[in-house]
Amino acid sequence: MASKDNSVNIKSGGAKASGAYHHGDLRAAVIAAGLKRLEADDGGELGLRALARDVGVSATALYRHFPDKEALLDALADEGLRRLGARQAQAWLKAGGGRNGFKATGITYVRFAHEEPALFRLSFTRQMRERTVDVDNDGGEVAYKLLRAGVGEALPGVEDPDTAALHAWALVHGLAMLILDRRIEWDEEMVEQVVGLTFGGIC
Amino acid sequence: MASKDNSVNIKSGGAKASGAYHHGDLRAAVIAAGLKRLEADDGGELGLRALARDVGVSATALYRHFPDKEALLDALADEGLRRLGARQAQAWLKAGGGRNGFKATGITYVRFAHEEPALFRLSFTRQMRERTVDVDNDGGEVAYKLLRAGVGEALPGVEDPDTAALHAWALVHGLAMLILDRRIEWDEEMVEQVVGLTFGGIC
DNA sequence: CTTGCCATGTTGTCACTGTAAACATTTCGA
DNA sequence: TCGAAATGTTTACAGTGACAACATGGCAAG
Repeated sequence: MASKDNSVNIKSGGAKASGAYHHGDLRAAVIAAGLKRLEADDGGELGLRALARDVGVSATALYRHFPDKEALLDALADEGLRRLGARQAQAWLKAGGGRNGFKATGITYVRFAHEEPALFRLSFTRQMRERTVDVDNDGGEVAYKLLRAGVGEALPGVEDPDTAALHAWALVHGLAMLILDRRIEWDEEMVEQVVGLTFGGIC
Repeated sequence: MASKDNSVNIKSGGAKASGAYHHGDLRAAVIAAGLKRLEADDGGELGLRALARDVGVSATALYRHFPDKEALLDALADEGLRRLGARQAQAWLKAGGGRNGFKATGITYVRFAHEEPALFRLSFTRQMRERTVDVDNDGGEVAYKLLRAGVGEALPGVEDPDTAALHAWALVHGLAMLILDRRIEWDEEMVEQVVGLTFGGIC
C-alpha cells in the first residue's frame, strides 16, 4: 500500500481554478495557507473560517480532510518541525559538521524560533496526542536523531551522550521559548555566546 | 498612597454568602477559582462562564474586576510566577545556599513545571504585553533577581555572570517546556543529572 | 434617619467560533 | 453508462468573549 504523503506540496497558486467545484488538492492548499498566516503572525488565533476563505472554499469543506481543528493544527505543527529539521541539516552541512556544525545547529534552532515565532510555538506547544506516527517521516523524530548524531560526532569523548544531548536540546529550546515569550530580547550575539558555552565547549 | 495588593487572598470559602448580592472580594475569589481549575488541568480552556459559575456569580460580573479575559489570565500568570519564586527561594534556603542551593533552585523550577503544568505554561506563554508593572512585586522580576543573585553567590569566579545566568535559566526553562509538551518524559534523576551538568559544574 | 450616589452584580444580546447534518456536485471504476 | 464514493455547500446549533442597559445594596453627606 502506498504510504500517505504527509508533507506539504505547495503546488499551484492555491485558489481553486475559478469556479471549479472541486479544488484539486485542498489539503495541501489549506496547509500552505495556514503556514502563510502563521508567518504573518498577527498574534491572533488561526480560525477555520479565515483559513477556508483564504483558500476560497467553505468552512466546513476542511472537515473532508481533517477530522477536526486539532488535526489541522497537528499537520501544521508537523510541517514546522520538518522545516526546522531541514534548516538545521543545512546549517550542519554548511559549517562542515563537527563541533562547529553542532554549534551552528543550535543557533539555527533559536534563530528559527525567532524568525517563525508562531510556527515554532505551534510546533512544540502541541500536546503530542497519540497520532499513529510514521516514525521515519515525523518531523520531531528526525530532528532528534539529527541532534543525537551531532552529539556523537561533535563530542566524541563525552561520558554520557544522552544526557549531553538532552542538555543541548533543553538549552536551545529554553532560549527559544524565552525569546518568543519576550522574557529576554533577541540578540544574535548573545545567543551565540550562550549556545557556545555548551555546544562549543565540553560540558 | 496605598500600593494596590496584587496577590491572591484565599480567604473565605469562596462562594458568596448565600444570596448576598455583593460578593465581598470577588477578584480574589475568581483568581483562587482559576488557580484551582489550572491545578485540575483537564487540558481544556479556561472559560469565563465556568469560572464565574465556580464562584457563584454571573459571567459578566468578572468584567467589573478585569477589563477583559486577557487581564484575568495575566493576573493568574503573575500569581504563578510568584509561587514559583517562593518555592525556589524556599529550596535555596533549605539547601543552605551556595552551589547546592543554586542547583536546588534549578531543579525546583523544573519540578514546579511538572507539578503545575497548566499554571506554569500560562505564566510563561503569555505574551508580556505592556502592563504597568509594579517592578518590585512582579513575579517574573523577582524570580530573575533571585537567579542572578544565585549565580553571583554560587559561581563567584565565573567570567561572564550574565551569560551564565541566561544559560542556567534557558536550560531549566527548556527542560521544563519539553517535559510539559511531552517531548521528553519526566524523570527526577534525569533532571538532576542534566541540571547538575551546568548548575553544579562550572560551564 | 433619610437621600442619593456609585460600586458591584444581573439580564439580554451580539458577533463569532467549531462542528454536525442534509444536500449538491464531480470523479471514477465496474 | 451508471451508480457509488469523494468532495464541496448550506444551514443550523451550542458555546464563547464582550457590550449595554438595568437592578441592587452599601455608604457618605445633609
